[in-house]
Amino acid sequence: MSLVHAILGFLNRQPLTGYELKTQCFDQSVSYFWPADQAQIYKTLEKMESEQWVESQIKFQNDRPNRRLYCITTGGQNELRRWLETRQPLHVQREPFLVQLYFSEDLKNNTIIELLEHQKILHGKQLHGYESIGMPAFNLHIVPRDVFLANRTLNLGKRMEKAYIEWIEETINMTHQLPDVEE
Amino acid sequence: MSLVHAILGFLNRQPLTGYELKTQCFDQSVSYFWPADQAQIYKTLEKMESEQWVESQIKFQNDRPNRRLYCITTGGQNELRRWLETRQPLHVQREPFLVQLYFSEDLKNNTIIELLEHQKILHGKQLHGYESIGMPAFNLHIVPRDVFLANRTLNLGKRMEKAYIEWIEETINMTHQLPDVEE
DNA sequence: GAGAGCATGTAAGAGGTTACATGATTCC
DNA sequence: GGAATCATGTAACCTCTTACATGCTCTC
Repeated sequence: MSLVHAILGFLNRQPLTGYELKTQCFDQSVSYFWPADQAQIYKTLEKMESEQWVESQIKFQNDRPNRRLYCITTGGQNELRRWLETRQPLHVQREPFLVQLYFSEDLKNNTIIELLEHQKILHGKQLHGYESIGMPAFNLHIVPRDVFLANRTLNLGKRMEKAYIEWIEETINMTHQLPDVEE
Repeated sequence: MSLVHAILGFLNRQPLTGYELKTQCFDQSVSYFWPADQAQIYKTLEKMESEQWVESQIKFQNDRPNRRLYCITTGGQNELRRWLETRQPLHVQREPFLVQLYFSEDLKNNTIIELLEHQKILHGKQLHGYESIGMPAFNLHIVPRDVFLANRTLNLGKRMEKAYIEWIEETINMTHQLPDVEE
């Protein structure tokens, strides 16, 4: 399960609380290929502690709620390493918009085009979001490994969005040429 | 929920049993953007019947198990139409391989490359599977709408796989040039 | 005074996966 | 004799989402 291993990956860099994992780790970096819900992070941390991959201690605070700080254990590091070296099978992807399009034969061309235009806007926003993440150009021979890898994951996100948008545009053009349904 | 609407889409063309939906509809056409599990199809059909979107009757057979044939109702047709005309939000996509890559900074270059090569094989097979689905060239002005739409969904699948594979190749090349971790 | 930030947690439910059970027939 | 096909269904389980609850502090 990737959530477990993403958490292990973050905790392998430094001890963190559930709150920090949510707001500073997941939401800021991996959310576009592995979004994580707050409730699930807390639940998963509990499960991971029972498996002894992490340990937690409470940091008391007077003016704010106490924090429960999680550290990775050696067991957790071994598990992370094992998983990182394991070949991943293809992940099942689902795309509701394609379900919609596939069954849209009775919709009018303009309705189909309007739905395609809407998807184009959404994917455009997504792409724009990726492009606004400042990733400076780097020299391959001196770039830190983690920066390189973060850059590569973001690059895939951008490519997929661009390919999707191109496909939408092509599909819109083709739909314009399609004989319409009768009223 | 797209499974419900995919089933409505199929039943809108003709009455079908759960078994036929699984083996002749989902597995043969939409599985690459909406795979459906047998157990879930049966569960969902039950739920859809309680919502009165479909009706079922049992067809008795002597030599084989009886069949429960489902028909779409007018309520089901209205729901399908409503959904088909509704703008879909972006669907959350998760990609375990990117989680893996993102945290692979301590792996040796060769290990990372080996994992990338494996993904390339998997995506190559996927692409090959799409390409082996015979979709003849068609004339936009006379093509049946359902054929056009099926063709377009498949086209997106191919594009995404091609873009993914290109990204893998580029990433492999770059990783070759990356200074390695120390042993 | 309202709302945002800090921080953890619970509860309920939706959706999907895996595995198993039945039992006749057909094919190798 | 063993496996595949036909056909439906149940049960347990996993993952993820949504909504809610607490209560203090700081800022506008």
